[in-house]
Amino acid sequence: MRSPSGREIPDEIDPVLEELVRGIIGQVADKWTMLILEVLEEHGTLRFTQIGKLTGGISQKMLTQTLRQMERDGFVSRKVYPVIPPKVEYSLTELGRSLSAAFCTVWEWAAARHADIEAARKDFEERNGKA
Amino acid sequence: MRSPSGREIPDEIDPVLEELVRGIIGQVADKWTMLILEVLEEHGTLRFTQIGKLTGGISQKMLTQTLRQMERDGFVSRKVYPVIPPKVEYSLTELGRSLSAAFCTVWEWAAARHADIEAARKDFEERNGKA
DNA sequence: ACAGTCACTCTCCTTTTGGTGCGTATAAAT
DNA sequence: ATTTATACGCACCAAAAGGAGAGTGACTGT
Repeated sequence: MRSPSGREIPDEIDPVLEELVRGIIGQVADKWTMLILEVLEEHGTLRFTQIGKLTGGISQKMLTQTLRQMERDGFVSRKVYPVIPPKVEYSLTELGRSLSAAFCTVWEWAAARHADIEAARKDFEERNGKA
Repeated sequence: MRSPSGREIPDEIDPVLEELVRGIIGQVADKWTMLILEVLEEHGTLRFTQIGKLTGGISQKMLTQTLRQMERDGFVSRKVYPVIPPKVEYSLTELGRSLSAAFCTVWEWAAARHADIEAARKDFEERNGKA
């Protein structure tokens, strides 16, 4: 992922790592994962239904699924209180917070360049939508 | 996307931009988009079938679709030579290259932290796979 | 005359994704 | 006694994603 000449980088990028990275990026890019990451960053510790409300429009199924995945990868920690009715608290781990920070770059890039993208889209539409 | 207290950020993150960013991240995170981005970064200008070979395992349908999308957003430029058999060259635009650069942060993060993630997964498996 | 090349497009078909709604346990509140 | 609240799990179903493979158009080399 460097220059067009492709000489200075060994090019042997360990396929296992590559696979993992792709998986992680794909997962984070997921609509719900990213939203939950944001919500937890902003609010700190939250319970299941609170996250659901704050992300807005997520089904319980997806909420459970996404949180489980994030827990599995060590991005969130899950604390269960043995009370009734059940109480479960979720919060970001240090790893989760660092992940969120890493993606800030992308957000910044997008904020800086979104005008260019929109312009490109209009352009494309004009050249291909009508011709 | 900052601190848990959520006070220092206006929190009014323009939903339109948010939507766009999500779309872009989602798209880039896409398996094929990311691969093609890498391939074009490494090799510079390439033709359709060359990209197909270098990405490995992509169907023509997906290749066309992904390239079109990237062209639409202004990440790649498409140059058609009116010859027969057809010849089409693809290369990254400046916007495309900057996008790739923005994602480098994420790659670096993943490279630095993937051990933690794998450890977390093993942990999770042990605690939940058997219990 | 005929096969080969290239950059596609189009039509199926299978797999994956994700939403809806229902069920559950149990204590506290009415 | 019945309702309410919470954090799920499960089964079912519709929609979307994506792969396989055939078709196309026009020239070039044999």
